[in-house]
Amino acid sequence: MAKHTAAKREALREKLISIAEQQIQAEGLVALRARSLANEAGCAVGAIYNVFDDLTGLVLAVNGRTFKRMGQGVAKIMAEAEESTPSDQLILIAKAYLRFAADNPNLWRALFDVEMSLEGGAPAWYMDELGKLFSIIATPLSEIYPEAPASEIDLKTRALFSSVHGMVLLGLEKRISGVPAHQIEDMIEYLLRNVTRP
Amino acid sequence: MAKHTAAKREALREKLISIAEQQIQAEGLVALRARSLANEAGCAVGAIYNVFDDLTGLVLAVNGRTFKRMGQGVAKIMAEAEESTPSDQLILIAKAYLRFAADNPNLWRALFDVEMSLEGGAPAWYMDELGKLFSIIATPLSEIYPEAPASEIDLKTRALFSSVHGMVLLGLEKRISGVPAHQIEDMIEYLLRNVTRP
DNA sequence: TAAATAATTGAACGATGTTCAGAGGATCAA
DNA sequence: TTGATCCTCTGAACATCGTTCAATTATTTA
Repeated sequence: MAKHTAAKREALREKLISIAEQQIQAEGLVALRARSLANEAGCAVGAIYNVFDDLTGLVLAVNGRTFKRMGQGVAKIMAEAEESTPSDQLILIAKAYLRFAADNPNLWRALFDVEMSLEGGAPAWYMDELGKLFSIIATPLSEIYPEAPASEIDLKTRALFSSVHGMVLLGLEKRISGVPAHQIEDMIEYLLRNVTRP
Repeated sequence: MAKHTAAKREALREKLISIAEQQIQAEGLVALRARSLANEAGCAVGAIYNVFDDLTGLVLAVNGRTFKRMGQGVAKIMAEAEESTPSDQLILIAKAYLRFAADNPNLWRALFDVEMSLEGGAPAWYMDELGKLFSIIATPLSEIYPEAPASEIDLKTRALFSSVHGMVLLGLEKRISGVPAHQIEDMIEYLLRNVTRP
């Protein structure tokens, strides 16, 4: 059994990710504490740093799971909406994004709130996941603008994603301009319906 | 001179706000430190808490200045654009918002990043300033939709503001999907031109 | 089994925001 | 002016934070 340590290492890693995930979901990213993590995981604080570079690394691992779940949710919606018009598809994607954010507010916020101050910027798989999301949006957009070059589709994709993100972000933000979820849906519907209108 | 202490108090208050403003502008909200603040202001750390409840209170004061400057910038643009079409007005407002955010990235981010965890939510003047911004947007929107009830104008206003905010936010975010400023302008133009098209 | 390698521990370190008893200055009635 | 009263200022102290690291314990390898 030459892999005992590696297996234990992986087990601790997964355990820490799950605990951190629960904690972020329940109390938000700012409530994540190294000591309470170690406590719940049944290890010493130092053990965390044998598995992750720092707490940011742990949060990034949690975000990886979150991204995956979100991608699945959006992809599922798209699979069900193959027959819809491109415009309706865009609206369904956006509403799926809203639903995920509304159902997992703290985990969703952690996707964007994590400190990635290191010179490298976001890790590669971060950009990959974002790229997947973008390409899901780009597909119906290409149908709406069949003659547009790729660069233009890319610009419109970014515009629409960022817009929906903004509506979800501020719409869910209770302290600033929070509104009921159905109103956010109406806002999404209004915006996308009119932008993509022929 | 019965007002000596009150004047000194006010002077320290303004001094701290200015230093904090510089610090946030230069290094970002996260770089704000009580001890370095006291050092630069020539007072003890404790003196800060005689003038502000906590550092969040100080940041809110800085944000007050930022909000005012931003409002002036947007209002000025609107004054120059009285003859433009409502659609052009909306685009000009959005571009003014983008310009301010691009010129003052750290101060602009502080408007939204400040922790307002207290039960009360955002202070009243916060909502007031946001309301002013909203009403500037609502004016051309009411021209575009002359028959729409106020509630619908309000919803569209929120939708457009949030959308532009999202494009500016993610567009300026170097680490995630940062793009050149002129591309953000193109995104704004695309979105608003098409949404408001008759 | 012995040596080498790796993981685990938890006290210690250097920051952080915030507090508070004591010191000092301002204010005002007498 | 003087004394009493208030308020402010000071900076060491406190609680907490993420992170480190020498020492200990466990595992792997020869």
